[in-house]
Amino acid sequence: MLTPKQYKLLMFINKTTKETGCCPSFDEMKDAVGLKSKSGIYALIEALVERNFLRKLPHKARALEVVRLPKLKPSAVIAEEKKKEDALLNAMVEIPLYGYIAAGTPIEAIANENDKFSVPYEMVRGGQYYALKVEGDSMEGIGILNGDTVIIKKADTAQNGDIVVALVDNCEATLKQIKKEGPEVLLIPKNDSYEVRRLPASRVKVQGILSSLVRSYH
Amino acid sequence: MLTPKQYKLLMFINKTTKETGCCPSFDEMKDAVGLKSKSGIYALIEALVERNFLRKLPHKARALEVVRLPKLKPSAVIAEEKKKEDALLNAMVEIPLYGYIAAGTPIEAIANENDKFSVPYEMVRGGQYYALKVEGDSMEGIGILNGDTVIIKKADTAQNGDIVVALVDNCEATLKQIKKEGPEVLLIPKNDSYEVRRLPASRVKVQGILSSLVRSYH
DNA sequence: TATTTTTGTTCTACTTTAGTTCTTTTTTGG
DNA sequence: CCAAAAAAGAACTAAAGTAGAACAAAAATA
Repeated sequence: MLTPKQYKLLMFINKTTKETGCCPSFDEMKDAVGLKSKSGIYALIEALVERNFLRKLPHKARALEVVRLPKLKPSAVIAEEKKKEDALLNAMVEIPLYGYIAAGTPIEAIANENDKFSVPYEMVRGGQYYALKVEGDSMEGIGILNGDTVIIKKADTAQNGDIVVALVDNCEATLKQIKKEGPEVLLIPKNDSYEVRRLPASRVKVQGILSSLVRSYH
Repeated sequence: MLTPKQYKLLMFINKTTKETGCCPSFDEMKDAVGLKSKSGIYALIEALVERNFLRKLPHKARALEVVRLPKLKPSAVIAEEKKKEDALLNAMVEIPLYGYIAAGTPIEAIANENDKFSVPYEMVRGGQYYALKVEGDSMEGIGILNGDTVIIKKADTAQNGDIVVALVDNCEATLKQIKKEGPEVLLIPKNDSYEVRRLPASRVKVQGILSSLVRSYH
């Protein structure tokens, strides 16, 4: 029957003519099929014409017509589609993106947004996670920059030295390193321009522990 | 099938004959399609007749007949399919993880590994990408730490100020900010303990541009 | 019917887009 | 490792698109 490339091309031609009413050009086809040169498209089309899946007017632009479609998919195409589906089901996980973390609002107050952030499944295995955009430079010293997205594992306790989302007085959420000292808690920024805050433990609530970080350039 | 102009004209002819009961003149068509001369319309009509979408009585005014129209998918179906595609856009894709970038080996020498790294599709749309583990602290100043994974877009040229994977003398690959100064290239680390390297452009090959960064905190 | 107006046809010239052909390079499978 | 197939790339040729003008045939109308 057809080779995977032939199949892919035929389906593409069929799809675009049915959707737009006009036939794609060789250049458009080469992009769709993933080739870098039109000459490959030419060969594929010759093959499809020979096998009577296409009809063409030679030397005319965009003058192809689909005669028939194959009843069988090449197994390589089936495999590829299955792989994509698996990727869809397994690898992708969406976690809520709660907005910016800075001074001000506690996380849960803005938890009703439905922004989502997609992360690899491995990054959020075993636990509940959410994402936050970092605002400000108070953690610059350990490579957490303004605009980064941090992925936080929900937790209400943390170990000394963990980077946590800490809610102070039920109204202000920040990302800081935490350290317990007896009845008090230290919230330690990682930037010399900021002061360590020392608070009674009762005023600080841990809302999660930093699990990973994603940054986009440009 | 048809070229975009042919399609547009055919649809116009079909629409106006259905609405007004008579066929538009060449002048009306040229205005509708956006041409300044009737001769183009003539050519388009000849093509449509050849492809058996129109029938005409030669030398008669307004004597065209639409034989058939390209059969399109209902737009509802197209919308449905687009939705499915969007779902795939949210899927994860795997890109090759080429190992550590530091001093020593060029990237391509270790490209035969089959480690993979999963990232959201949005992060790697339009281009070829690969992932590298960062080794060393030479870029600490802009928040790129030892052990981070960087996602690199393949490219062989870069703009001043881009963070790039640079291959020096075909044997040593590093992640640095790049700056061109006439015949020379500066490779700028972001850590005061490291020196800027100034090299003739011929010794430096760009292998990719930093696109995003992922960090895991155990 | 004669005349005017509308409309279609033809031609030339030029630019852009698209298809074809061929050679070289890369990839693949035995 | 080699041969065959696939792909890339460049060069080339043809068609499509654009415009303008001139003209011929048909339609309108006086």
